[in-house]
Amino acid sequence: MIYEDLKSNLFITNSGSCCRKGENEHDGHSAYGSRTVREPRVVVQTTSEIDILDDAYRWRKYGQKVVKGNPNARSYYKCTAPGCSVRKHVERAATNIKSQCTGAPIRPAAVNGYSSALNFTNSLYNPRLPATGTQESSSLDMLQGSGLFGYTSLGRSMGSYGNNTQLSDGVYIKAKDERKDDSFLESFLSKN
DNA sequence: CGACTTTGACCGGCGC
DNA sequence: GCGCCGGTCAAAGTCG
Repeated sequence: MIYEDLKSNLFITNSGSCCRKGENEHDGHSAYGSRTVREPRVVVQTTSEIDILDDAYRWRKYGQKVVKGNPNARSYYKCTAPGCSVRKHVERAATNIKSQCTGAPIRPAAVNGYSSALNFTNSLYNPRLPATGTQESSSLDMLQGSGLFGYTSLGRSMGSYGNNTQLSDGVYIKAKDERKDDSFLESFLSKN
């Protein structure tokens, strides 16, 4: 059961990762020399077997990298939905080498910019956007029904952001300790 | 043929 | 200044 796997093995990190300071690189598209982007983005760490679950968005893989501390490659995805510039990183938890793929349903609308991030708890699994075709949107219902992430408490959990705040059933919200994320998280907290 | 994945190269940031 | 590292680009390949 995929959903059981998710329930027990899924990690989500909300991270504005790396680099770019100041300039607003909307859509992250840029010429050489300014590739790194600092935007709120989703980082998913999981041990489950499916890399991209149905989240009603289409994700295009634009890179893969082996990072230190994790023998498993991290994959980089962009949302390909119209007007959606969200990116997410998906990595297998280092503790589960056997899984070839990882997965987590992330809703770009929920993280598409800081202001939108404030809606994180509300929109993360709510909207039924046009399905991505072959994938089964029913998974969303199941995830919602299972209360997988305990969204009502997500804001608080992120606000408290001890790294690896455990919500329930092995679900973690990790905040990468990056200085500028603090403001993000704090603003997140203050509005929740 | 369009959308997607793979993969090597490139870049900026950071620590030493 | 240099090297390492993470993140991204883009060409080539794959698939439906």
